[in-house]
Amino acid sequence: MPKKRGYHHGNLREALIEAALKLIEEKGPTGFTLSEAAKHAGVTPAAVYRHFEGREDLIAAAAHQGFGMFAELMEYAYEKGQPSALASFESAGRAYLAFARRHPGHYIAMFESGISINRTPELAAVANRALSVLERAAEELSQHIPADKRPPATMFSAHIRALSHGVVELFARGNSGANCPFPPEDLLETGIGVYLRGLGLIPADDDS
Amino acid sequence: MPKKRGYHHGNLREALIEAALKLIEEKGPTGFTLSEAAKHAGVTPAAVYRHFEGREDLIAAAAHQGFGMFAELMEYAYEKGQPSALASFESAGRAYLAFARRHPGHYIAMFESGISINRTPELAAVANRALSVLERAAEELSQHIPADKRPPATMFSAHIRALSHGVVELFARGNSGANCPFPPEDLLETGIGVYLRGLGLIPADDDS
DNA sequence: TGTACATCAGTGAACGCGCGTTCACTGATGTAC
DNA sequence: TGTACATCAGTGAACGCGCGTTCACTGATGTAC
Repeated sequence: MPKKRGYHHGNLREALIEAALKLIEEKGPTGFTLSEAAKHAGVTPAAVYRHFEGREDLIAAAAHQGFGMFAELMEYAYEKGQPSALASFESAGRAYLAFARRHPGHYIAMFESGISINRTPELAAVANRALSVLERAAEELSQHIPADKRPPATMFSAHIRALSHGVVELFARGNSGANCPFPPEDLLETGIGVYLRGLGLIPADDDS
Repeated sequence: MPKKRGYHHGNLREALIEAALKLIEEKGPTGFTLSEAAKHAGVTPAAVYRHFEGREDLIAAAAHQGFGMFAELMEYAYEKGQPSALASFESAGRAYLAFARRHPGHYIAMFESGISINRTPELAAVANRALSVLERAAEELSQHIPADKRPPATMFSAHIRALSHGVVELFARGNSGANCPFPPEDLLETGIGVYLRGLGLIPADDDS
């Protein structure tokens, strides 16, 4: 508790974001309502308007926070892999899924809530910061591919993003039923592995 | 017009599904309401209950129809590629994206509306029929991989599904902003290409 | 061909509900003297 | 240390709205004779 609580909540803004995340996580972006978030924070719906412009603004704030965390996680993962371009890239890919798994509410707010990434310049900036890590790693990695058969770095960063997102949506959520017998982490790991082998960045007989 | 229209609509069930699809396509699964769908079909909300149990049932019907079409498309694509396992597989992958692009309402109802694939046995059956095409193609294709380094067919069918779904969600929708400079078709095509190369199913210097 | 009747797809009024948002207000907090 | 006062985070009542769903009904359709 950073501040005391009483008639004045003390930390309502954070509490509301937390409540929103919990609701989103439990019931999907559809299940989230301003009123219910207020109730979870122990506060009248009207109080929300002291801190946010409205319902959408609250979701955007959650997404903003999520992108911030995401960016840091990605950057950390990238650094951890350095100076090896390959290790950085793989590490970033793994971090993507790890984030989605650890912070499903944030992930949904960021990518499935319907709010635009370009809603505000600040949101766009932090989102870009997060996604550009993967781009940078791809860029670096693509230096190791012979120039004549090298695909644009944006393209294969896009491939990895798509694969990661697809794994998250289809296999890392409970709703799908027992659709797939593999843990999503393995699925992504092997998928990226095959992909990098296809680019000639991993020797074909390397088993790791 | 298969039947006449008047006091009795004649084809309300279909009209409601169509209205639902249009609304879903335009405003996302959240934006869809039973009442609005009824209005689009030129009918009182109460009339919906002659044909569906309720809101969810209507969405499920749309998804059901979608899976039927999807299954046929996938099967057709598969056949078209035969007897080459590789051609069948690639064709099915392409069909996946083509379906999502051509029938966004159906796609959303099927994969993003929150209704469970196991809602009814019939829905599960048709969904399974659609998805098993890719599985079968993967199975067949995996015969061409040396047994000792062959990944389970379910796994690489899952990879392709994830990649396809990710491309659809991230890059084949308007909402993302100008996030990616490549047409989604190219993105998926090249992605699958690299992946298959990684499996050793396409020679490394094949440019196609 | 015409009449009587069963069927059933649609109406329209009504319901209770929770939503997002507004407003004048109140009472806790922090500061100046 | 104590009092007066400005600030402002929260209240709670109210609003209009569209929602999903129900119900008794009505009127078009198709069939039997």
